[in-house]
Amino acid sequence: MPRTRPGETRADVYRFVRERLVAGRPPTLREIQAEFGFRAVETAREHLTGLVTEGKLLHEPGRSRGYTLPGSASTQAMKLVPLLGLHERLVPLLGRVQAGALVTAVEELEGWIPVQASVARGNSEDLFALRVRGESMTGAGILPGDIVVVRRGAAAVSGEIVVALVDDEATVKRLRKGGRVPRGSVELHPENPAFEVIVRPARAVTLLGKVIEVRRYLETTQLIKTAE
Amino acid sequence: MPRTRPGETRADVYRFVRERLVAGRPPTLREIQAEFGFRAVETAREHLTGLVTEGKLLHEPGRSRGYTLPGSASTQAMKLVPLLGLHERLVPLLGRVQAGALVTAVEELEGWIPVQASVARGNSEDLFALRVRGESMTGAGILPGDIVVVRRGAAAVSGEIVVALVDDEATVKRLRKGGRVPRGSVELHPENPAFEVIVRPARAVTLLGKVIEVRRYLETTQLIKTAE
DNA sequence: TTGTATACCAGACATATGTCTGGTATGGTT
DNA sequence: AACCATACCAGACATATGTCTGGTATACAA
Repeated sequence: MPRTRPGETRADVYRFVRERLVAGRPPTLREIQAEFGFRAVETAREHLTGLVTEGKLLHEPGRSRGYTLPGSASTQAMKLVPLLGLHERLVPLLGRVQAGALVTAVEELEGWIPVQASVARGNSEDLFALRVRGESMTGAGILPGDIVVVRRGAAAVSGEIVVALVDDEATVKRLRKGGRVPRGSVELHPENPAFEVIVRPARAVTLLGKVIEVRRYLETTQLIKTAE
Repeated sequence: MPRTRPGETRADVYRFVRERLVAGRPPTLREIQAEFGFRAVETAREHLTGLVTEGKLLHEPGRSRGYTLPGSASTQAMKLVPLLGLHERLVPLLGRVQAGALVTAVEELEGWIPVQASVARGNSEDLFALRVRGESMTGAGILPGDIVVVRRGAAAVSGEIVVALVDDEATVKRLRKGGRVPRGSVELHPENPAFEVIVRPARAVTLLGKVIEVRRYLETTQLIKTAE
């Protein structure tokens, strides 16, 4: 009978396998065997099948390293939203936003910013980040160098802070429309008396999205470079 | 010669492999072959070896699914905190900071904030987050409701923004010491003309740490409750 | 005591998977 | 034209890896 108590080793095996899976390197049966000093591969396999019946793992028979975490991206061939943490999504930090072709501007990728998953709810492909230039929004606590996370194409309400494309240039401003603003035009208000309100016909302004998060790093940090 | 241009297919292969690796499910050569419709396994392998020589992938010869991303956790048997992503650490958001006993104040836990791992370099246990109250730092772009991430006990240099304990109350201010400031005392400067500079003997002020990140959520977000 | 489920062991086996040898076709360069 | 590097193809091969059969020992329950 068991040299160890029922379930004891199993829990350790589970921890080990999960750790490896999260780290992106699924273990083989023989790796598990070696890790725990089993003299037989079968022991490792029995633990895994046990974990499968407990619902803690999924199994794709016959495939190498075929045990995965249920519900994780590895289960399905989910193309998007690769398994990062449970709590994070990466959104691209775009260095420069060009006229119209925001999609193609991805080539100007500076890096990736981790955003809380609950913030990125829904389609995280609709998010991107921008580094703020200029001091036009200091009154709203948005300083040069800050990073704003933007939900693309979000229906912006008057009074919200948006990223807008005006004269082929992306700018962060507070949107005003409707109300006192003449029909058919929009106003983009800076939060700094040294700057002037931009008034344009609505169709001369492309709203790229609205700012949902502002972030500032006071120490130099390393950008995340890879992680499509 | 190539049916496609040099490097074209290769870039796609790289994207695919990286996607799979990040998703925690390393592909086999034959899976890559199938994905791209290669008639020969060798084609897939050549692309991968090419990517290895380009430094974009690492390879462990002989092992199944033995291609990994350089520098990622999967390379080493890094003991990552399970269920966290490669890029994030969770730091506690403390609701209230009490005199002296910051450690015990963890009971006042509001939730957890994901912080970029490179920011939390070193011991991430030295980090905590606070929600800012009051408008004393609006000039530095820190508004009420903002969340500041603090490195505890960090040696703060004059001019940096710190969290200090004064009269049993935690406050966020810009630190001034040395220079014109009399020896043995420190000044805590607000960044708002409506507030006054706090001047105290150095030993009446406990520096809890320095602010390394400022964050603001413009939409309501759900706090992370458990940090597993 | 008897039985049963669990943990472990030993070895064989089939298939999944990486690796090798050798060859063809085409864009670009000299 | 001759040459070269790249992309691709075909098939064989060796190893890595999951699976199966059969067996032993111990805790726990009936």
